[in-house]
Amino acid sequence: MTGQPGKSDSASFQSGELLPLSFYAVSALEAAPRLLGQVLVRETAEGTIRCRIVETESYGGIEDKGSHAYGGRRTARTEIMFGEGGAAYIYLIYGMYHCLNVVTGPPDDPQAVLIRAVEPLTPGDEALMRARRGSRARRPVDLSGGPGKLCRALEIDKSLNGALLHRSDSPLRLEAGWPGPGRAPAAAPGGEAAPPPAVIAAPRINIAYAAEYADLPWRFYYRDNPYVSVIDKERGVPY
DNA sequence: TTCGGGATTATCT
DNA sequence: GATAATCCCGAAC
Repeated sequence: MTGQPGKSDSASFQSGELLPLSFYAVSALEAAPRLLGQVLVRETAEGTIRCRIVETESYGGIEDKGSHAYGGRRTARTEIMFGEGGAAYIYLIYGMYHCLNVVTGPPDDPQAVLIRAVEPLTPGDEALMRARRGSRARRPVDLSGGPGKLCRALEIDKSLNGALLHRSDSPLRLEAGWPGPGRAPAAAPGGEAAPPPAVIAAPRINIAYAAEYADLPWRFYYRDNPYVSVIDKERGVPY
């Protein structure tokens, strides 16, 4: 473990396999950059949608003034964050949009990672997402670049709150991705895998109320990825 | 292309 | 009663 959580000693997993429960047994600050590149799987009536996570935000525990669990606030809404890592925490924001989070850490230590942007893996996945976004989804960022938008595209609402992301029978789960950009495994058999895209760390979005926690670089995204919601050219730094 | 304001309701004070 | 981990559309430049 180094001073830069998640940068070192991150385990690699077999592409396409479910991420094991142990993947979630770390702090949100460690998990947030590690979640980049992993694959979110959503089962809908129309079919299975797979998409790669390309932007995340860490909400780390009771001392983080940006977190719903700040000060240990344990309510019906935040209850799932107080459970074991591996569950989905989903809430309604501004009366009309849902946000998806991945709970991390041990029980009674409320931490979560907000999923802010995803990209479809295949044209088939994109078509299923586009069907829910309609004509609004002109550019990639309009399809699923933003926490509310990706929940719309993936038909995610509070009925999925508490879904266990490590279980194969869950309608919402997480599989190991593959390193490198693109929409297919980068390495040919016996070939060398492409290096993963560069990661940028930048301040989180729309949490001015979080005071001294508002400017911490706890948002992570792939540089140059067209699905990322906000490119921070001023404060974004290589991770 | 950028900017400003309205939408809409669960949640907490 | 006020607020919110946001999005969308129309107006203006």
